[in-house]
Amino acid sequence: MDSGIKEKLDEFIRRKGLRRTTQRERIVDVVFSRDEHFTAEELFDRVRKVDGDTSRATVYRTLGMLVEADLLRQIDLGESQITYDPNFHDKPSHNHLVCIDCGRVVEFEDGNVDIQTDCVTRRLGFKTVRQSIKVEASCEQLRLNGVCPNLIATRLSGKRLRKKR
Amino acid sequence: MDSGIKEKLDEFIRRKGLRRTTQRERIVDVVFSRDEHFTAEELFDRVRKVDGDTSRATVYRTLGMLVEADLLRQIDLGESQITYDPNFHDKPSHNHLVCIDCGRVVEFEDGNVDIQTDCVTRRLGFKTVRQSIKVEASCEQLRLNGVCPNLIATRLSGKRLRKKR
DNA sequence: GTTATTGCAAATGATTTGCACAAGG
DNA sequence: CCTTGTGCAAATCATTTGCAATAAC
Repeated sequence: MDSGIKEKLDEFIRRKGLRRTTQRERIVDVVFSRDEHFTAEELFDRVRKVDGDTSRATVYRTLGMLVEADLLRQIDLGESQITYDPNFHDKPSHNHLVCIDCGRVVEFEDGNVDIQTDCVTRRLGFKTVRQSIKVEASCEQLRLNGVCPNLIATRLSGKRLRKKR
Repeated sequence: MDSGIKEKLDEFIRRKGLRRTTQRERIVDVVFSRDEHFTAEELFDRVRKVDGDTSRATVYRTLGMLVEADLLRQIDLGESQITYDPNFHDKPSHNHLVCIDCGRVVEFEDGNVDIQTDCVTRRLGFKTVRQSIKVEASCEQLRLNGVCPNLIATRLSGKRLRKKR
């Protein structure tokens, strides 16, 4: 885990007068032990493997805390459960491409997209605070060769797959 | 209501072997009588004003049908209820800006943004099927003059406001 | 010692579903 | 008629909450 995360969290906890508990430490460790997206229930399962006692409620509450601290972001993948993305601390302005063939989620960063949307925003009289782009796309290799290579995807960070809403 | 909508719906109903019912007609009329975003429950209320009998279940089921027919799109405004946008038939590739000061939703279309994200998508080996951009932004007029003018917003189409998730 | 935090179970709230009856084609 | 659609109420499912017990600081 990036040490900057622990620092940012400690500062948040101090500033808000919160407490460092073993449950929170454990949940935070699990959350940032991988760069994959996850749902609350998936996280609960992972946490339970480390420690059989932590409750579902505490997992949900800790997720809320991490979102408030801006260490975790909720993203919309069109599913009924909320998806959490732990990679915004490392890549503060990345976006998501969802492959409609295999469901894979690819993260991408692009300064030009950022600039272009910011221009539109300014023209409308606003100041960008945050943006999220979801691109739903089909795999060209699959269409041409009948095989979904996942070549690019494995080189990049996002790699989730789940049922649609 | 744009007559193209009725046509597209009729063709969908024919193709799928569905039936034209009075409830569906009524719901569709209400859905496309305005260009505002809405939730299932809001639609249910509006439909009930026209006709006291139509059930909540039928409203939900008809919404599903309209989404499948691509006459209506679900959009993510970060709320617990699904928001529906009836304007994609007229503006097939528009996006949304949410004012964090007043919650107003402004729709915008921008060819350059579309081109730029499509470039990124191609570079990753995919073919864009659909994209959705949500820009959360603050009102500059409010910051500078202490007044949120809503000047631009009223000239444009999106105009919703609701509690956050 | 205070006050925040936890676990449990119950509550919530949006959406979906099973089923018997109604109504399109 | 035959099958799809409807209304109702119950079911589902993710998430939130009240509360008594527990643990930080």
